Amino acid sequence: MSVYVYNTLTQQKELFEPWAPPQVHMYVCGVTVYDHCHLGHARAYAAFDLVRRHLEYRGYRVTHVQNFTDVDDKIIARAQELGVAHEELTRTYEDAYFAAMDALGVNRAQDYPRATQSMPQIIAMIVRLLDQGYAYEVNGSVYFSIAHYAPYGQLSKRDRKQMEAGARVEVDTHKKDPLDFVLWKPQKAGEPAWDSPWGLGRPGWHIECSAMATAAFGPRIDIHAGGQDLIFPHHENEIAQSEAATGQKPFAKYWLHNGFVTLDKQKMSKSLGNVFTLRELYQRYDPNLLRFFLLRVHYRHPIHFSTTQIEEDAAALKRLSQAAHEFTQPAPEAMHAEFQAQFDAALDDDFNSTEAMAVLFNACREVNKLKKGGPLLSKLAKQLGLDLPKEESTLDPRILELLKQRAQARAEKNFMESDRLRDLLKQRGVLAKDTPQGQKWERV
RNA sequence: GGCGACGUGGCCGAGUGGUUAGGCAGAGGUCUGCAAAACCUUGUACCCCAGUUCGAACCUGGGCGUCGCCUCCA
Repeated sequence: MSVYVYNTLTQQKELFEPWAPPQVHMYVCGVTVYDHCHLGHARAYAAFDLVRRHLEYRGYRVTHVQNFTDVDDKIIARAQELGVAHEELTRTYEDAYFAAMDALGVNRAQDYPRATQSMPQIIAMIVRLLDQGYAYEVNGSVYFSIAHYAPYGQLSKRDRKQMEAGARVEVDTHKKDPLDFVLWKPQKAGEPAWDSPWGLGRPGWHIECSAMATAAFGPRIDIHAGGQDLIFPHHENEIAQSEAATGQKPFAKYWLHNGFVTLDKQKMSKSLGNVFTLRELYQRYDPNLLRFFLLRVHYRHPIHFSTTQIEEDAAALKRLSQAAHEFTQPAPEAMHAEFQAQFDAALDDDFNSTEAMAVLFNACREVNKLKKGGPLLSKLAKQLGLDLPKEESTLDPRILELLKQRAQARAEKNFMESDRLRDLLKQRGVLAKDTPQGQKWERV
């Protein structure tokens, strides 16, 4: 009944105990809206969608807030390149984000704060950091001084000295320490800018999440989530800023990080150029199938993209769907309870969707044996946010006529004719199957 | 170099100190006019070397290999 979550901060699974149950405050780092989402984004948001679904299933009231980073170097560069206003560019990709994630079955967050709409909170936090001596200003830039924040490195388990030893040459000579990071950047010609006590400029990347998360939830949140690539420096910096500014810790009680999608063993990322956008993938694969593909692997482990794997998954998903719709009577109560309990236990254990799917397939075998229990399969799948789609009953009337003729031929034991019709149907994408319950069909 | 993750049967992929993961593919069988689907049976897996242990693929140490972060990145 208790949920255990792996916490990056402590590097172990912990009993999940939010600050004020049943309320759960969950902040998920969102996308920078300058391009279409790819499979890696889908992985992250499908994973944390499952986290949220399961916590809600367990009776928690989850408030999910997820930001859009809508001002940064890439956005500005892209907008200039395309000759459009940055607001127009970000709006386009926000819409694209929602379209892609809605299709994947990712539930929408309660709120999507944007950096450009959070300037007062961002500036207020920077002012606080300056007042308290955690930050310093140089020529319109404000930097966070990690020398003043002792626990720096707690999340990523980095030692400051080693980082400094390995640090690359810093071009920014205004910094007192190469590891200091920028809170506020002065405007360069042609860039969007906001007024601040340090002149026109815009916020650094890390500060926006700290400001928006604390604006939404106060100084201490329950869950903070994002990709493993955000552990350092982004989340490390968020912790430093937030705890320094609010004086309260921990900023987040549980830090959750998803693993990457890889392609040919390499991380799928824009900078490597080896990404598949969801837009492309949806033309070839049902988003529901892609969700299945993504949840097949535990969220913290890497998932290797391959089309052959997705096609194998399609076969597996079809098997579940067929059983779910073939045997519409409910499962015996004891069986239902048994599988449900195993399924829930799998998800309680750090959202182990892989294990949960194993339970689902075991249940499927039982359903096929007993010839009842289809609703159980649909119910468990739904808990993962998956549909077990039924073949559409809308068939071309001419195809229906052929099926009818074939059934007739079989009844008359005219097998030459029935086989001919089966071939004909196959050419038209319909597989005729003879079962003890009569002729059935499916699309191929 | 620092930190982190991983190395499981043909492929993918969970997990556990001694008992079946699961999926896909394969083989045999039941059913069927033949197929298909489904079901049953089947594979005796855990990178290498030491150590702890009555017992290790699972714990410890070492090695080899792969990947990620250390710069923007889900």
